[in-house]
Amino acid sequence: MADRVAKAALFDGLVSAAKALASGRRAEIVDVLAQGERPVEEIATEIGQTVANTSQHLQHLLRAGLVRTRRDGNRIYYALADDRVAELWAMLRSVAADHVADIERLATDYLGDRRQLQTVTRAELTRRLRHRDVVVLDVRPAAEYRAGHVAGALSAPIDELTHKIQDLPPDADIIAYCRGPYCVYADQAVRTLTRRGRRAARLEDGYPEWARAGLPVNTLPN
Amino acid sequence: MADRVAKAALFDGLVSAAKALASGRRAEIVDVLAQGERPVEEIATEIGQTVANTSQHLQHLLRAGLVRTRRDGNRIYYALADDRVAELWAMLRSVAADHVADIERLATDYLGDRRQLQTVTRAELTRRLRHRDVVVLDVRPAAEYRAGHVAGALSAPIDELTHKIQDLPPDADIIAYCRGPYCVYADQAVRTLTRRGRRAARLEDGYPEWARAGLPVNTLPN
DNA sequence: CAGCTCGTCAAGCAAACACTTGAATAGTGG
DNA sequence: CCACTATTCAAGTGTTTGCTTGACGAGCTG
Repeated sequence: MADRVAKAALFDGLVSAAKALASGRRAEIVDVLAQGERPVEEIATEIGQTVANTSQHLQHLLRAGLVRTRRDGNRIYYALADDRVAELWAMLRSVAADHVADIERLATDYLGDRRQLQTVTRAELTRRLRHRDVVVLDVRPAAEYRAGHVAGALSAPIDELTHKIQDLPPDADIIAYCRGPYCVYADQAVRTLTRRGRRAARLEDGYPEWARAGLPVNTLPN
Repeated sequence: MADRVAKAALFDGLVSAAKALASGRRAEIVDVLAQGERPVEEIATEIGQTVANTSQHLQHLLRAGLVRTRRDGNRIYYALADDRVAELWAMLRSVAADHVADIERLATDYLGDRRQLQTVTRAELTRRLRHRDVVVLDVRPAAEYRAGHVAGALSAPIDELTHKIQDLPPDADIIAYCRGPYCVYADQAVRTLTRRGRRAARLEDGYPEWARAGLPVNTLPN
């Protein structure tokens, strides 16, 4: 049983990714970084924490190898170490959705009642993009759109959405998407659009899933 | 920013599977349960903890929905809730192997130097089973063999292995497997067998991965 | 039903964790 | 080189976690 110690150490090591993701705040960070790299301060405001605290969470993710850093001037950009981290996060979410009874309640508390909102799968969106009979809106912040978006989507950050509505062809079907299945922006966009008499639906997951599925994407410089 | 609270709660919920797996001990439990259901006391001895402590870990996994229970007489059998839990555990391991620098060292500390040991992939083993030019040994405890094993494998629990060696055709290639990529038994078996002049290799992962890949398996009653 | 086995529960303790605050450091720009 | 910005570090605090011990409860067996 001298092995016990070594076995325990090995298994403690094998779960270090789980330890790193075993905090809602760090999961929020991963969810944001799945959209593209970000400097610390922006991540901090995104997750509603102090910069110092966010920095510590980032260090934790870094030690677990889930993120990497790049320095530019005096800001430090954090990014996911690779796609498998985003995949792990997606898997975690879906296991929780299947097995944890009150995820649904928590989701409704945060997102509101989603049952009225039309959703569209990736396959469906692909098909409709091919037929060009749909307008796709990326309602994430502009920086995330620039870092990568569904090929053919227009940028309409959620807080500029109302100004952009009039530019859209009045009879078009609109599909909005954002960061992932639990991101509020697309829900808000669909509600706003339907309130204004548009036909709108949301993509059932977000940009990272689209990109990871190998579907067509575009990026812009800067 | 009233949303902050609801968002935090949602994300805390979404990571509950990660929280449940964020303990080496609970990961050991999941690794054992991936072989089939087990009563509490056996799990406790398997992971080298007291029954009370093990019971608490199991409750934790239960609350996260990762395991389910079944009562038989006065023992309670725990099992993984479904295959996706085993998949999540496999993904966690492989992310750690990729990103955590000292997994390799920890593995060597526990398993010894593996570099001498021949390994075989699932595809390779499938091929060789088809050609019937190989003997496959399941070196896990007999109960796990009964709960499910690679079709065509013989049961040779590691501590009975030495007695069983003589029954094996002297010139056969032998392939041993056990619980997964970080399980000691197959390594030990290969070392023992080669020390006795047999040609032996280990399957690079274990039974659960074989079964999840949809490859042929057998079970025995009891 | 007495005594046994198996599992859970409750209380207690030390270690780890999440967050705060305030100070330190690296790099930029006048 | 001084002031400024972005990030990290260090110390402090309250909370959570992992483990232990001992008591309790459920269900079998004689």
